[in-house]
Amino acid sequence: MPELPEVETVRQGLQDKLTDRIVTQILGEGGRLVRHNPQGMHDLYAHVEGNRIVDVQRRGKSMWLVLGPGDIAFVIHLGMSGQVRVRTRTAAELARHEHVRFVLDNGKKVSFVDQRTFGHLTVSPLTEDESGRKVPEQVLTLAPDPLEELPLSTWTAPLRRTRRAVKTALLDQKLVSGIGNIYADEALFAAGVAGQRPGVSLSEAEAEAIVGAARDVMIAALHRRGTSFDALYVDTEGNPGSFSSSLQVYSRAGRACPKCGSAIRRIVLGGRSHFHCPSCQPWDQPSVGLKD
DNA sequence: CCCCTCTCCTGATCGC
DNA sequence: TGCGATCAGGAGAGGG
Repeated sequence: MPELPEVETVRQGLQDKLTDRIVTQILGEGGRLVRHNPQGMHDLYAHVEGNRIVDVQRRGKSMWLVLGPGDIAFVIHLGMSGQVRVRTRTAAELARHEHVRFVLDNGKKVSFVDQRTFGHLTVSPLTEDESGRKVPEQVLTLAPDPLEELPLSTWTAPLRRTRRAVKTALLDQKLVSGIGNIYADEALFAAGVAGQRPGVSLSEAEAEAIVGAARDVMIAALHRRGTSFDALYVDTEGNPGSFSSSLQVYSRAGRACPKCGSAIRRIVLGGRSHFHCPSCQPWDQPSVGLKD
């Protein structure tokens, strides 16, 4: 599933293949992928067609093409199953689940493919965030991601302020961006912290361990070009990532914990699967009736 | 403001 | 073999 390492893998492919190219033609109606544009596909045609791609940037799980002369961004969010494929040979007709295609001035085609259509494509003006970085307006709601070079307190402070389970808080893109269900569980396991712990119960050292572990595991996953469980996540050339074989707990219920050998357990937390080692990530469940 | 639940969508998988 | 039910999950909407 596309979380930060998978999105960054795609971003690097796009930066390599799209920078300095001009979008000469757009094919397709966009379907649900363009639902957030006030004027639907019209926005895309007006702002993208005929324009040069100056750069490709990312924050968290959102990435964007900076369009010349530099004040408009084409934002890409892959959702659950989005893919961006860059190819030379394509059929005239859009493939199944291919919703939009850009034709570039060098003849290459950029396909936006999304089976479940949880992703979206949006045109958004670039504006300055708190730190002075130019980001699309819609990205202003995202917290920085752990690969940005900022003080750890950028992420530990909000995590330690919420009463929600830290696992759930890690998935909140307004607190820390880029982390999804896989890397949240992997980071909590690496840090040895139970996901059920309320954010406010964490010490600064524990919160720093979690954020540091999230950064480490996402960098390791990036080196392996991401995690692919099925054909839903592939890079711009259609190749899967290989990090799934390095996962320690995610999707491994019943298997042995790599640290202690206990059986890994799956519970539901905040409506999502949470995989963890009950002995390496101990949690004293509060007695009923004693909260507050 | 905070936090929880529901919802969107498709395809894989499971039980009968 | 087939069919319906269930599950997966990013993120916004709506409600308490």
